[in-house]
Amino acid sequence: MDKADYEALSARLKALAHPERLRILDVLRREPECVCHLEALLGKPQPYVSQQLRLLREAGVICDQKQGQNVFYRVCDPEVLAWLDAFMGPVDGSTYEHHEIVAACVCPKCAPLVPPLAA
Amino acid sequence: MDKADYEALSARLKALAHPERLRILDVLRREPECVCHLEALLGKPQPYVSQQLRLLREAGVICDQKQGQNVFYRVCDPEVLAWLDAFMGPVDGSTYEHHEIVAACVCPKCAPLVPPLAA
DNA sequence: CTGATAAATGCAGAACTTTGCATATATTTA
DNA sequence: TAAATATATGCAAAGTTCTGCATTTATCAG
Repeated sequence: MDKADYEALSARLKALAHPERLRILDVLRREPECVCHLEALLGKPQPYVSQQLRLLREAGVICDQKQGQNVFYRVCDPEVLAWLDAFMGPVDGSTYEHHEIVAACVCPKCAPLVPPLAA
Repeated sequence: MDKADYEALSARLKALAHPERLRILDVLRREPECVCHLEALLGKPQPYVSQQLRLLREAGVICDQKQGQNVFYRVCDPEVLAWLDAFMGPVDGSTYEHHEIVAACVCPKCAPLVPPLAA
């Protein structure tokens, strides 16, 4: 490791070292989510959420993919995925708050979860 | 993980997310060192080094142990030790710069390395 | 084309970190 | 006790990050 390596590493760690960003990553490491879900999850205004996402995107930690009206984000750095497991434990396939969060959402991902209107 | 967990995690990551502190930890994860060695290693003034050490100490990442005139620091959080391996790879027992650094040092650790004066 | 919705961007003030420097403390040696 | 050495602390200026808010862009549905 030379000076540049320590700097690159510290830059990536700085991107992670923030409570709301860790919370975002804890969701994104399970499955991709659109901004509207993260907004609901954090209970913060949309520009705030987009800003944290931008920072993570510019640090190369997450990637975005547009899908219709929505933008889906995922953790795209496999090394960071491994770090997140080390920080927070491996993902448990069990009780995931996702379904609560998105009950009211109509983005392509949620639509199938919402029961048909008057069935 | 609740809000407080994300905050505690981010506080510890903030302590690590700094190039000189990572460099210090990369040395300390191998073996304990006194401040004078770290000063020689970084080539930074002593108060600067002590300040980074204080920050790491207050974050609970390293511990100090006084030994005569010197203070030896080591990584005392086993979880952080594992993180450091994940960030920088496991320690290789091979060429370690320790011996170069301390050639001119007379602290208890180094004294045995220095050849007797006019043998 | 218009209006609605999803997301991104820009900016400014507050808060926090970083770093350099002067000084303090504590231990040892003479 | 005095001088020397190792380390810690306090403080202030410069730099960076954080957050809230106003605005912009892009896409989709009518």
